[in-house]
Amino acid sequence: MSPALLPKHVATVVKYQRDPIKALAMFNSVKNENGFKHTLLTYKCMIEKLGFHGEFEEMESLMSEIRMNIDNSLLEGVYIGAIRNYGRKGKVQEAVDVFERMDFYNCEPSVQSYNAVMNILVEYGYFNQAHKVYLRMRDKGVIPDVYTFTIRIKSFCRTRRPHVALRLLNNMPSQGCELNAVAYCTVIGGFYEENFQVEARQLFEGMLEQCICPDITTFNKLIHTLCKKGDVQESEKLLNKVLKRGILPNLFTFNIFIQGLCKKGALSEAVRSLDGVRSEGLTPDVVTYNTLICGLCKNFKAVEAERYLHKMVNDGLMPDAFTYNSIIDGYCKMGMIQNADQVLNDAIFKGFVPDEFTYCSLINGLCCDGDIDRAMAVFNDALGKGLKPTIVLYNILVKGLSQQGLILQALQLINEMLDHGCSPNIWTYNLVINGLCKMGWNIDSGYDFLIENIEKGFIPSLTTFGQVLNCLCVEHRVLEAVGIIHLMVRKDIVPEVVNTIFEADKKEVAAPKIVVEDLLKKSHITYYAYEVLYDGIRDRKLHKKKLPTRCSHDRGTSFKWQPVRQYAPVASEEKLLQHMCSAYLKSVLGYFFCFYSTGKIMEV
DNA sequence: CTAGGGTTAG
Repeated sequence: MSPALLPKHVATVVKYQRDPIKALAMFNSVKNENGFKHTLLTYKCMIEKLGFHGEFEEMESLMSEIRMNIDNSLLEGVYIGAIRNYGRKGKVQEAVDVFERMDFYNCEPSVQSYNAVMNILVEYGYFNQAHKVYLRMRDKGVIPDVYTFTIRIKSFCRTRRPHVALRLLNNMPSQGCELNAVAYCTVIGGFYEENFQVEARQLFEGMLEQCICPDITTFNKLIHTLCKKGDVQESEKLLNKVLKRGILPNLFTFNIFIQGLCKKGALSEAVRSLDGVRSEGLTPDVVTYNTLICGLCKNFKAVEAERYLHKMVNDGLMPDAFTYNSIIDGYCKMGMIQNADQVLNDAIFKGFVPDEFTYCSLINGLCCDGDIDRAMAVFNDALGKGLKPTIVLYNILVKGLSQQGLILQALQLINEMLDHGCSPNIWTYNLVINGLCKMGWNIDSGYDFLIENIEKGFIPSLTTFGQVLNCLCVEHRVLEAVGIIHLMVRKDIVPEVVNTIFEADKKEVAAPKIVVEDLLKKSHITYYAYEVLYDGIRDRKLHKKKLPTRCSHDRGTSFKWQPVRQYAPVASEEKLLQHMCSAYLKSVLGYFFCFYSTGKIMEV
């Protein structure tokens, strides 16, 4: 007599089988075993597995099956799992559909289901819809719990309203909901995000005074918001406070700190914390190395990054796509294409398959190098190897072509991308316009536009600054370009770190440099423009010289894009040009709603 | 099971 096959055995096998389709085959085959019947547990494991791996068709058909075999009122957990997995893959509509159908299938959603769907809506920025779900939940008499509150708090923080989030937090006790560290830290993070340091610190203190202390996971999330901005100092202050309460940092904590140190350019410190990890009894992992390597590369230290690549291999860690792509990108951004090639070839030899990121970096590097022919060749080669081109990759090429003055080829490529089902976006248009500026067709109106708006108190986006600066640098109009940098400093359009310099004279010298470096880091300006500007801001003759103004003519026409063409465009091109013109005007309107690295919201 | 943890691209 063979031992009976139990549901828990089937569930275990489903869980540990890596391949979801193989798991499903096994799941189906045991239906024929004598006396075996699937239970809620086995169905749930199988549905979860399929959903986790994005096998949604199979998941849906199994959900139909479970409805026929299991009491429908018991299926909420299954639906929540499906909602979450749809959410993980960005399929928001599908997640909502599952939720909407629940009570049709005799499964009354509880607060957990409402929370699950609200959370996905908030995560993907559908704040109004999330609020509607909340109102419906109240309407149905479902009582919100601490998760509901935290999700709503998050929604307020994401919409840059931390003070509203705080009010909601303070209302929780009166609604019978106890505060916890996650709710607190969500609000605190919201304050930091918007640079309300004082409020954030106060609330953190207040939380500890209530004897509510975050666990390491919650704490890590909080300092991550700080470190992403490069504010390691504040993170350290917070860390010291929780250390006293017996919280121990883990590898995540260190990795977050390394990211922050790189972000603020403290590279030697970042490198040193690698040893710090070990002295805490922890072992650096691939992410630790990748974070460091990526940080070095972003700071134009790809050679050193490559040394760490070898070090991680010596440590017995396997470099992954992330590692290689970071270094390749780093070399390309420095114009060291040969080194990038070398790293790529070594990687391929070790079995690495170049992906979209790799090609983006490489093609971008070649374009910046002026080697548009090889860039196109690599692109076509990648297409031949089955790479699915994306809007990003197209934009890189459009940029490359435009910058070479090959506007017609750029337009041709935009036509091709339309054929490939890729729609041009605002970047695409700006890139072509940028190319036109470079050819001297429209730089003056771009410049006027920028200066005029600043004088009126509107602050254009950093992208716009970058475009105009690039154009001016290419034309060697250094005086105007440097003038813009000084204007940015005067108008406080500067990265946060500038405000940590208290001595005025120090600030005056350092701020322009920081602005230029920040523009480069965020890729708003080219490396060439960076060099021109860097020299320019050190030139005493240019320093403080009054900015030339030339905004006397009618603004109504000053930034209209009117390309001069040597010959009549073919019909399809003309249509495209019209389309692009209207899009550009839309983008001009868009400037009024931009927000900036300084965290200010522009008011119209 | 539902809020909260780390690394790349225009």
